[in-house]
Amino acid sequence: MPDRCVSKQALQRLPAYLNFLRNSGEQAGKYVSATAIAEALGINDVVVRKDLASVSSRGRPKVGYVRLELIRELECFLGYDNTQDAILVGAGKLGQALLSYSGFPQYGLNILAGFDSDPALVETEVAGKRILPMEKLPGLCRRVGVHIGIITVPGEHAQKVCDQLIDSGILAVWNFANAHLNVPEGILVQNENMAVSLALLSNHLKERFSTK
Amino acid sequence: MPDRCVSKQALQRLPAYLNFLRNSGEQAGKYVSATAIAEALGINDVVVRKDLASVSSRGRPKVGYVRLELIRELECFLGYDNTQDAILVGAGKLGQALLSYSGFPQYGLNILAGFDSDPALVETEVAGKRILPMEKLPGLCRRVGVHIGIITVPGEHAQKVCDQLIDSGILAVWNFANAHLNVPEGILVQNENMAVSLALLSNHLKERFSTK
DNA sequence: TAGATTGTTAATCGATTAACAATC
DNA sequence: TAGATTGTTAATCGATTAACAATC
Repeated sequence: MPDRCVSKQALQRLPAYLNFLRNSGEQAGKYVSATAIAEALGINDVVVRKDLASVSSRGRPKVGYVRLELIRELECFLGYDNTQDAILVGAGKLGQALLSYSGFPQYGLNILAGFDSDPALVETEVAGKRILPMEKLPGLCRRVGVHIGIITVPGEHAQKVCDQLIDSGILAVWNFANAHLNVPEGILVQNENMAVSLALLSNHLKERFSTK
Repeated sequence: MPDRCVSKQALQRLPAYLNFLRNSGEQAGKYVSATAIAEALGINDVVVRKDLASVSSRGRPKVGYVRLELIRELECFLGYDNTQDAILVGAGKLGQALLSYSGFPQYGLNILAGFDSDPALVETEVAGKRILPMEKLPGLCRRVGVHIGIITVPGEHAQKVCDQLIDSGILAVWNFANAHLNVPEGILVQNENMAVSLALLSNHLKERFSTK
Protein backbone atom coordinates (compact mmCIF):
# COMPACT_ATOMS: atom_id res chain seq x y z
CA MET A 1 0.00 0.00 0.00
CA PRO A 2 1.40 3.37 -0.98
CA ASP A 3 2.55 5.76 1.67
CA ARG A 4 -0.20 8.25 2.52
CA CYS A 5 2.15 10.87 3.89
CA VAL A 6 4.32 12.79 1.45
CA SER A 7 6.27 15.96 2.08
CA LYS A 8 4.69 19.25 1.13
CA GLN A 9 7.29 19.71 -1.58
CA ALA A 10 6.41 16.35 -3.10
CA LEU A 11 2.72 17.22 -2.95
CA GLN A 12 3.45 20.32 -4.98
CA ARG A 13 5.18 18.33 -7.69
CA LEU A 14 2.54 15.63 -8.09
CA PRO A 15 0.02 17.85 -9.93
CA ALA A 16 2.71 18.65 -12.51
CA TYR A 17 3.27 14.94 -13.15
CA LEU A 18 -0.46 14.38 -13.51
CA ASN A 19 -0.80 17.32 -15.83
CA PHE A 20 2.03 16.04 -18.01
CA LEU A 21 0.52 12.55 -18.16
CA ARG A 22 -2.94 13.87 -18.99
CA ASN A 23 -1.62 16.04 -21.81
CA SER A 24 0.75 13.50 -23.34
CA GLY A 25 -2.25 11.36 -24.16
CA GLU A 26 -2.20 10.86 -27.93
CA GLN A 27 1.41 10.31 -28.87
CA ALA A 28 2.35 8.36 -25.73
CA GLY A 29 2.51 4.60 -25.44
CA LYS A 30 1.04 2.38 -22.79
CA TYR A 31 3.95 2.80 -20.43
CA VAL A 32 5.78 5.80 -19.03
CA SER A 33 8.96 5.92 -16.98
CA ALA A 34 9.90 8.25 -14.15
CA THR A 35 12.93 9.17 -16.23
CA ALA A 36 10.70 10.36 -19.08
CA ILE A 37 8.58 12.50 -16.76
CA ALA A 38 11.68 13.95 -15.13
CA GLU A 39 13.19 14.88 -18.47
CA ALA A 40 10.01 16.49 -19.77
CA LEU A 41 9.57 18.62 -16.68
CA GLY A 42 13.23 19.38 -16.07
CA ILE A 43 13.34 17.71 -12.66
CA ASN A 44 15.84 15.25 -11.21
CA ASP A 45 14.71 11.73 -12.04
CA VAL A 46 15.36 10.31 -8.58
CA VAL A 47 12.97 12.88 -7.13
CA VAL A 48 10.25 11.80 -9.54
CA ARG A 49 10.87 8.14 -8.78
CA LYS A 50 10.67 8.75 -5.06
CA ASP A 51 7.49 10.81 -5.40
CA LEU A 52 5.82 8.18 -7.56
CA ALA A 53 6.82 5.41 -5.19
CA SER A 54 4.68 6.99 -2.48
CA VAL A 55 1.70 7.32 -4.79
CA SER A 56 1.71 4.25 -6.96
CA SER A 57 1.57 0.63 -6.00
CA ARG A 58 4.14 -0.60 -8.43
CA GLY A 59 6.35 0.46 -11.28
CA ARG A 60 7.98 -2.30 -13.26
CA PRO A 61 11.74 -2.22 -13.76
CA LYS A 62 12.79 -1.68 -17.37
CA VAL A 63 9.15 -0.97 -18.32
CA GLY A 64 7.99 1.85 -16.09
CA TYR A 65 4.43 2.60 -15.05
CA VAL A 66 1.20 1.87 -16.89
CA ARG A 67 0.29 5.39 -17.94
CA LEU A 68 -3.45 5.27 -17.41
CA GLU A 69 -3.02 3.42 -14.13
CA LEU A 70 -0.60 6.07 -12.88
CA ILE A 71 -3.00 8.83 -13.88
CA ARG A 72 -5.73 7.13 -11.88
CA GLU A 73 -3.47 6.71 -8.87
CA LEU A 74 -2.36 10.34 -8.97
CA GLU A 75 -5.95 11.55 -9.31
CA CYS A 76 -6.96 9.42 -6.40
CA PHE A 77 -4.05 10.49 -4.22
CA LEU A 78 -4.60 14.16 -4.99
CA GLY A 79 -8.31 13.85 -4.33
CA TYR A 80 -9.21 14.98 -7.83
CA ASP A 81 -11.48 11.98 -8.30
CA ASN A 82 -13.55 12.84 -5.26
CA THR A 83 -15.21 16.15 -6.11
CA GLN A 84 -15.61 18.60 -3.26
CA ASP A 85 -18.22 21.32 -3.14
CA ALA A 86 -17.06 24.86 -2.46
CA ILE A 87 -18.56 28.29 -2.15
CA LEU A 88 -16.97 31.58 -3.14
CA VAL A 89 -17.26 34.92 -1.36
CA GLY A 90 -16.65 38.10 -3.31
CA ALA A 91 -18.17 38.17 -6.79
CA GLY A 92 -15.98 40.92 -8.21
CA LYS A 93 -13.83 40.51 -11.31
CA LEU A 94 -11.60 37.81 -9.88
CA GLY A 95 -14.50 36.01 -8.23
CA GLN A 96 -16.40 36.00 -11.50
CA ALA A 97 -13.37 34.71 -13.35
CA LEU A 98 -13.13 31.79 -10.93
CA LEU A 99 -16.88 31.12 -11.08
CA SER A 100 -16.57 31.00 -14.88
CA TYR A 101 -13.55 28.74 -14.98
CA SER A 102 -14.62 25.41 -16.40
CA GLY A 103 -11.44 23.55 -15.48
CA PHE A 104 -12.10 23.02 -11.76
CA PRO A 105 -14.08 19.76 -12.04
CA GLN A 106 -10.88 18.29 -13.49
CA TYR A 107 -9.27 19.02 -10.12
CA GLY A 108 -12.16 17.81 -8.03
CA LEU A 109 -13.58 21.22 -7.21
CA ASN A 110 -17.15 22.26 -7.78
CA ILE A 111 -18.14 25.81 -6.90
CA LEU A 112 -21.79 25.74 -5.91
CA ALA A 113 -22.48 29.45 -5.69
CA GLY A 114 -21.02 32.87 -5.05
CA PHE A 115 -21.79 35.26 -2.22
CA ASP A 116 -21.51 39.02 -2.11
CA SER A 117 -22.63 41.84 0.12
CA ASP A 118 -23.27 44.16 -2.81
CA PRO A 119 -27.07 44.23 -3.45
CA ALA A 120 -26.39 45.05 -7.11
CA LEU A 121 -24.70 41.67 -7.59
CA VAL A 122 -27.02 39.59 -5.45
CA GLU A 123 -29.41 37.32 -7.37
CA THR A 124 -27.48 37.77 -10.61
CA GLU A 125 -25.87 34.77 -12.27
CA VAL A 126 -22.30 34.21 -13.36
CA ALA A 127 -21.67 31.28 -15.68
CA GLY A 128 -24.88 29.72 -14.51
CA LYS A 129 -24.03 30.13 -10.84
CA ARG A 130 -26.15 32.19 -8.50
CA ILE A 131 -24.76 35.08 -6.48
CA LEU A 132 -26.43 34.98 -3.07
CA PRO A 133 -26.54 37.47 -0.19
CA MET A 134 -24.18 36.88 2.73
CA GLU A 135 -27.11 36.06 5.04
CA LYS A 136 -27.64 32.80 3.23
CA LEU A 137 -24.02 31.66 3.69
CA PRO A 138 -24.26 29.69 6.96
CA GLY A 139 -27.50 28.00 5.97
CA LEU A 140 -26.28 26.75 2.62
CA CYS A 141 -22.90 25.61 3.93
CA ARG A 142 -24.38 23.63 6.79
CA ARG A 143 -27.23 22.16 4.76
CA VAL A 144 -25.04 20.92 1.90
CA GLY A 145 -21.98 20.21 4.04
CA VAL A 146 -19.57 22.49 2.20
CA HIS A 147 -16.01 22.38 3.54
CA ILE A 148 -14.12 24.62 1.14
CA GLY A 149 -14.48 28.41 1.01
CA ILE A 150 -12.88 30.67 -1.57
CA ILE A 151 -12.16 34.27 -0.59
CA THR A 152 -11.99 36.84 -3.38
CA VAL A 153 -12.91 39.98 -1.45
CA PRO A 154 -10.65 43.02 -0.94
CA GLY A 155 -7.93 42.44 1.64
CA GLU A 156 -9.53 44.61 4.31
CA HIS A 157 -12.64 42.41 4.46
CA ALA A 158 -10.86 39.08 4.22
CA GLN A 159 -10.54 38.31 7.93
CA LYS A 160 -14.20 39.10 8.62
CA VAL A 161 -15.31 36.88 5.74
CA CYS A 162 -12.93 34.15 6.87
CA ASP A 163 -14.47 34.18 10.36
CA GLN A 164 -17.93 33.87 8.84
CA LEU A 165 -16.82 30.95 6.72
CA ILE A 166 -15.40 29.12 9.70
CA ASP A 167 -18.58 29.78 11.67
CA SER A 168 -20.43 28.17 8.77
CA GLY A 169 -18.42 24.98 9.04
CA ILE A 170 -15.74 25.60 6.44
CA LEU A 171 -12.55 23.60 7.10
CA ALA A 172 -10.30 24.79 4.29
CA VAL A 173 -9.97 28.33 2.97
CA TRP A 174 -8.55 29.23 -0.43
CA ASN A 175 -7.50 32.82 0.04
CA PHE A 176 -6.99 35.11 -2.96
CA ALA A 177 -7.11 38.25 -0.84
CA ASN A 178 -3.86 39.89 -0.02
CA ALA A 179 -4.17 39.54 3.73
CA HIS A 180 -2.90 37.28 6.47
CA LEU A 181 -5.75 35.27 7.94
CA ASN A 182 -5.85 34.14 11.53
CA VAL A 183 -7.67 30.85 11.92
CA PRO A 184 -8.17 28.37 14.75
CA GLU A 185 -6.28 25.09 14.95
CA GLY A 186 -7.32 22.53 12.36
CA ILE A 187 -8.42 24.98 9.68
CA LEU A 188 -6.21 25.22 6.60
CA VAL A 189 -5.53 28.48 4.81
CA GLN A 190 -4.09 28.12 1.36
CA ASN A 191 -2.90 31.49 0.11
CA GLU A 192 -2.86 32.21 -3.59
CA ASN A 193 -0.59 35.11 -3.00
CA MET A 194 0.21 37.28 -5.97
CA ALA A 195 2.53 39.47 -3.93
CA VAL A 196 4.82 36.50 -3.38
CA SER A 197 4.92 35.67 -7.06
CA LEU A 198 5.66 39.25 -7.95
CA ALA A 199 8.47 39.35 -5.43
CA LEU A 200 10.05 36.29 -7.02
CA LEU A 201 9.68 37.75 -10.51
CA SER A 202 11.13 41.06 -9.45
CA ASN A 203 14.00 39.39 -7.67
CA HIS A 204 14.87 37.39 -10.75
CA LEU A 205 14.99 40.50 -12.93
CA LYS A 206 17.09 42.32 -10.36
CA GLU A 207 19.64 39.50 -10.21
CA ARG A 208 19.62 39.17 -13.94
CA PHE A 209 20.48 42.82 -14.46
CA SER A 210 23.01 43.06 -11.68
CA THR A 211 25.08 40.13 -12.94
CA LYS A 212 24.96 40.90 -16.64
CA MET B 1 25.17 46.51 3.86
CA PRO B 2 22.37 43.99 3.84
CA ASP B 3 22.82 40.61 2.23
CA ARG B 4 21.39 40.60 -1.28
CA CYS B 5 20.93 36.88 -1.41
CA VAL B 6 18.15 35.33 0.66
CA SER B 7 16.73 31.84 0.40
CA LYS B 8 13.64 31.32 -1.68
CA GLN B 9 11.68 30.49 1.45
CA ALA B 10 12.72 33.77 3.04
CA LEU B 11 11.76 35.64 -0.10
CA GLN B 12 8.30 34.15 0.16
CA ARG B 13 7.88 35.37 3.72
CA LEU B 14 9.05 38.94 3.16
CA PRO B 15 5.88 40.08 1.32
CA ALA B 16 3.82 38.92 4.30
CA TYR B 17 5.92 41.07 6.65
CA LEU B 18 5.54 44.06 4.35
CA ASN B 19 1.84 43.51 4.07
CA PHE B 20 1.47 43.35 7.83
CA LEU B 21 3.49 46.52 8.31
CA ARG B 22 1.55 48.40 5.66
CA ASN B 23 -1.79 47.42 7.16
CA SER B 24 -0.90 48.04 10.78
CA GLY B 25 -0.46 51.69 9.93
CA GLU B 26 -2.88 53.58 12.15
CA GLN B 27 -2.71 51.93 15.56
CA ALA B 28 1.01 51.13 15.44
CA GLY B 29 3.77 53.15 17.02
CA LYS B 30 7.00 54.35 15.52
CA TYR B 31 8.83 51.10 16.22
CA VAL B 32 8.09 47.47 15.51
CA SER B 33 9.92 44.38 16.71
CA ALA B 34 10.56 41.11 14.92
CA THR B 35 8.80 39.44 17.83
CA ALA B 36 5.63 41.44 17.19
CA ILE B 37 5.62 40.56 13.49
CA ALA B 38 6.23 36.90 14.28
CA GLU B 39 3.37 36.78 16.74
CA ALA B 40 0.92 38.52 14.40
CA LEU B 41 1.69 36.16 11.52
CA GLY B 42 2.09 33.01 13.56
CA ILE B 43 5.73 32.46 12.57
CA ASN B 44 8.77 31.62 14.70
CA ASP B 45 10.37 34.87 15.83
CA VAL B 46 13.94 33.79 15.09
CA VAL B 47 12.97 33.19 11.48
CA VAL B 48 11.57 36.71 11.21
CA ARG B 49 14.67 38.19 12.84
CA LYS B 50 16.96 36.34 10.47
CA ASP B 51 14.91 37.37 7.45
CA LEU B 52 14.87 41.01 8.48
CA ALA B 53 18.59 40.99 9.16
CA SER B 54 19.23 40.30 5.48
CA VAL B 55 16.93 43.10 4.38
CA SER B 56 17.39 45.89 6.87
CA SER B 57 20.52 47.75 7.79
CA ARG B 58 19.91 47.83 11.48
CA GLY B 59 17.44 46.94 14.16
CA ARG B 60 18.06 48.39 17.58
CA PRO B 61 18.11 46.05 20.58
CA LYS B 62 15.25 46.63 23.01
CA VAL B 63 13.64 49.03 20.53
CA GLY B 64 13.19 47.09 17.29
CA TYR B 65 12.97 48.57 13.81
CA VAL B 66 11.69 51.98 12.74
CA ARG B 67 8.44 50.90 11.12
CA LEU B 68 8.42 53.26 8.16
CA GLU B 69 12.10 52.66 7.53
CA LEU B 70 11.56 48.90 7.52
CA ILE B 71 8.66 49.27 5.10
CA ARG B 72 10.90 51.27 2.77
CA GLU B 73 13.68 48.71 3.02
CA LEU B 74 11.31 45.80 2.32
CA GLU B 75 9.78 47.62 -0.65
CA CYS B 76 13.22 48.32 -2.00
CA PHE B 77 14.46 44.80 -1.48
CA LEU B 78 11.37 43.26 -3.08
CA GLY B 79 11.58 45.67 -6.00
CA TYR B 80 8.14 47.11 -5.30
CA ASP B 81 9.50 50.64 -5.42
CA ASN B 82 10.86 50.18 -8.91
CA THR B 83 7.80 49.68 -11.09
CA GLN B 84 8.18 47.24 -13.96
CA ASP B 85 6.08 47.28 -17.11
CA ALA B 86 4.38 44.07 -18.14
CA ILE B 87 2.12 42.86 -20.88
CA LEU B 88 -0.59 40.24 -20.63
CA VAL B 89 -1.56 37.63 -23.21
CA GLY B 90 -5.05 36.15 -23.10
CA ALA B 91 -7.83 38.63 -22.41
CA GLY B 92 -10.42 36.13 -21.24
CA LYS B 93 -12.12 36.27 -17.85
CA LEU B 94 -8.97 35.79 -15.82
CA GLY B 95 -6.94 38.10 -18.03
CA GLN B 96 -9.59 40.79 -17.69
CA ALA B 97 -9.66 40.36 -13.93
CA LEU B 98 -5.91 40.90 -13.78
CA LEU B 99 -6.07 43.88 -16.16
CA SER B 100 -8.73 45.39 -13.88
CA TYR B 101 -6.90 44.77 -10.61
CA SER B 102 -5.84 48.12 -9.22
CA GLY B 103 -3.50 46.73 -6.59
CA PHE B 104 -0.53 45.88 -8.81
CA PRO B 105 1.19 49.28 -8.69
CA GLN B 106 1.55 48.67 -4.94
CA TYR B 107 3.74 45.71 -5.88
CA GLY B 108 5.71 47.44 -8.56
CA LEU B 109 3.83 46.00 -11.50
CA ASN B 110 2.22 48.00 -14.28
CA ILE B 111 0.35 46.14 -16.99
CA LEU B 112 0.63 48.20 -20.15
CA ALA B 113 -1.77 46.33 -22.38
CA GLY B 114 -3.41 43.00 -23.11
CA PHE B 115 -3.04 40.86 -26.21
CA ASP B 116 -5.43 38.35 -27.69
CA SER B 117 -5.82 36.42 -30.92
CA ASP B 118 -9.62 36.71 -30.85
CA PRO B 119 -10.66 39.48 -33.30
CA ALA B 120 -13.78 40.13 -31.21
CA LEU B 121 -11.65 41.24 -28.27
CA VAL B 122 -9.00 43.15 -30.19
CA GLU B 123 -9.20 46.93 -29.94
CA THR B 124 -11.62 46.77 -27.03
CA GLU B 125 -10.60 48.23 -23.66
CA VAL B 126 -10.54 46.63 -20.23
CA ALA B 127 -10.17 48.97 -17.27
CA GLY B 128 -8.72 51.56 -19.59
CA LYS B 129 -6.22 49.17 -21.08
CA ARG B 130 -6.17 48.31 -24.77
CA ILE B 131 -6.42 44.77 -26.06
CA LEU B 132 -4.09 44.48 -29.04
CA PRO B 133 -3.66 41.82 -31.71
CA MET B 134 -0.82 39.34 -31.28
CA GLU B 135 1.03 40.78 -34.29
CA LYS B 136 1.80 43.90 -32.31
CA LEU B 137 3.39 41.98 -29.43
CA PRO B 138 7.07 41.91 -30.48
CA GLY B 139 7.05 45.53 -31.59
CA LEU B 140 5.60 46.90 -28.38
CA CYS B 141 7.78 44.76 -26.11
CA ARG B 142 10.99 45.72 -27.86
CA ARG B 143 10.10 49.39 -28.24
CA VAL B 144 9.14 49.91 -24.60
CA GLY B 145 11.58 47.38 -23.18
CA VAL B 146 9.04 45.18 -21.42
CA HIS B 147 10.57 42.28 -19.48
CA ILE B 148 7.55 40.69 -17.80
CA GLY B 149 4.90 38.71 -19.62
CA ILE B 150 1.71 37.36 -18.06
CA ILE B 151 0.12 34.29 -19.61
CA THR B 152 -3.63 33.82 -19.13
CA VAL B 153 -4.43 31.72 -22.16
CA PRO B 154 -5.80 28.15 -22.10
CA GLY B 155 -3.16 25.56 -21.24
CA GLU B 156 -2.88 24.15 -24.74
CA HIS B 157 -1.70 27.50 -26.15
CA ALA B 158 0.59 28.45 -23.29
CA GLN B 159 3.85 27.07 -24.68
CA LYS B 160 3.35 28.76 -28.05
CA VAL B 161 2.58 32.09 -26.38
CA CYS B 162 5.54 31.64 -24.08
CA ASP B 163 7.86 31.17 -27.04
CA GLN B 164 6.50 34.32 -28.65
CA LEU B 165 7.05 36.26 -25.45
CA ILE B 166 10.66 35.13 -25.21
CA ASP B 167 11.22 36.02 -28.85
CA SER B 168 9.93 39.48 -27.98
CA GLY B 169 12.53 39.95 -25.27
CA ILE B 170 10.56 38.90 -22.19
CA LEU B 171 12.81 37.68 -19.35
CA ALA B 172 10.26 36.67 -16.74
CA VAL B 173 6.97 34.88 -17.32
CA TRP B 174 4.08 34.85 -14.89
CA ASN B 175 2.16 31.77 -15.92
CA PHE B 176 -1.49 31.34 -14.95
CA ALA B 177 -2.06 28.62 -17.51
CA ASN B 178 -2.12 25.09 -16.30
CA ALA B 179 0.81 23.88 -18.33
CA HIS B 180 4.48 23.22 -17.88
CA LEU B 181 6.53 25.71 -19.86
CA ASN B 182 9.92 24.91 -21.36
CA VAL B 183 12.15 27.95 -21.48
CA PRO B 184 15.81 28.58 -22.26
CA GLU B 185 18.41 29.19 -19.57
CA GLY B 186 18.06 32.55 -17.85
CA ILE B 187 14.31 32.97 -18.31
CA LEU B 188 12.19 32.68 -15.16
CA VAL B 189 8.81 31.02 -15.13
CA GLN B 190 6.71 31.76 -12.08
CA ASN B 191 3.72 29.45 -12.00
CA GLU B 192 0.52 30.59 -10.35
CA ASN B 193 -0.66 27.06 -10.22
CA MET B 194 -4.19 26.49 -9.01
CA ALA B 195 -3.86 22.73 -9.34
CA VAL B 196 -1.15 22.77 -6.68
CA SER B 197 -3.30 24.79 -4.29
CA LEU B 198 -6.23 22.51 -4.83
CA ALA B 199 -4.08 19.47 -4.15
CA LEU B 200 -2.99 20.96 -0.83
CA LEU B 201 -6.57 21.83 0.12
CA SER B 202 -7.81 18.41 -0.82
CA ASN B 203 -5.00 16.70 1.05
CA HIS B 204 -5.81 18.68 4.18
CA LEU B 205 -9.46 17.65 4.08
CA LYS B 206 -8.53 14.03 3.47
CA GLU B 207 -6.17 13.96 6.47
CA ARG B 208 -8.68 15.81 8.55
CA PHE B 209 -11.40 13.25 7.90
CA SER B 210 -9.18 10.19 8.14
CA THR B 211 -7.86 11.09 11.60
CA LYS B 212 -11.10 12.31 13.16
C1' DT C 1 22.41 -12.73 -20.41
C1' DA C 2 22.54 -7.69 -20.89
C1' DG C 3 20.42 -3.46 -20.26
C1' DA C 4 17.12 -0.41 -18.50
C1' DT C 5 14.48 0.95 -14.95
C1' DT C 6 12.72 0.75 -10.18
C1' DG C 7 13.32 1.43 -5.32
C1' DT C 8 16.22 1.70 -1.17
C1' DT C 9 20.01 3.03 1.79
C1' DA C 10 23.69 6.32 2.86
C1' DA C 11 25.77 11.02 2.18
C1' DT C 12 25.18 15.68 1.33
C1' DC C 13 23.11 19.90 1.50
C1' DG C 14 20.25 23.64 3.21
C1' DA C 15 16.90 25.52 6.25
C1' DT C 16 15.02 25.80 10.73
C1' DT C 17 15.48 25.79 15.56
C1' DA C 18 17.92 26.41 19.89
C1' DA C 19 21.33 28.60 22.72
C1' DC C 20 23.82 32.52 23.77
C1' DA C 21 26.42 36.76 23.36
C1' DA C 22 25.98 41.73 22.19
C1' DT C 23 23.66 46.07 22.78
C1' DC C 24 20.61 49.87 23.77
C1' DT D 1 21.70 48.20 36.44
C1' DA D 2 18.02 45.24 34.61
C1' DG D 3 15.32 43.85 30.91
C1' DA D 4 14.15 43.46 26.23
C1' DT D 5 15.48 42.83 21.83
C1' DT D 6 18.86 42.05 18.15
C1' DG D 7 22.02 39.11 15.74
C1' DT D 8 25.23 35.21 15.54
C1' DT D 9 26.98 30.57 16.19
C1' DA D 10 26.02 25.67 16.92
C1' DA D 11 22.66 21.76 16.79
C1' DT D 12 18.86 19.68 14.77
C1' DC D 13 15.90 18.48 11.34
C1' DG D 14 14.29 17.40 6.73
C1' DA D 15 14.81 17.19 1.85
C1' DT D 16 17.65 16.30 -2.01
C1' DT D 17 21.25 13.91 -4.19
C1' DA D 18 24.31 10.04 -4.96
C1' DA D 19 25.37 5.20 -4.93
C1' DC D 20 23.84 0.70 -5.33
C1' DA D 21 21.05 -3.41 -5.08
C1' DA D 22 16.82 -5.61 -6.98
C1' DT D 23 14.09 -6.91 -10.89
C1' DC D 24 11.84 -7.53 -15.31
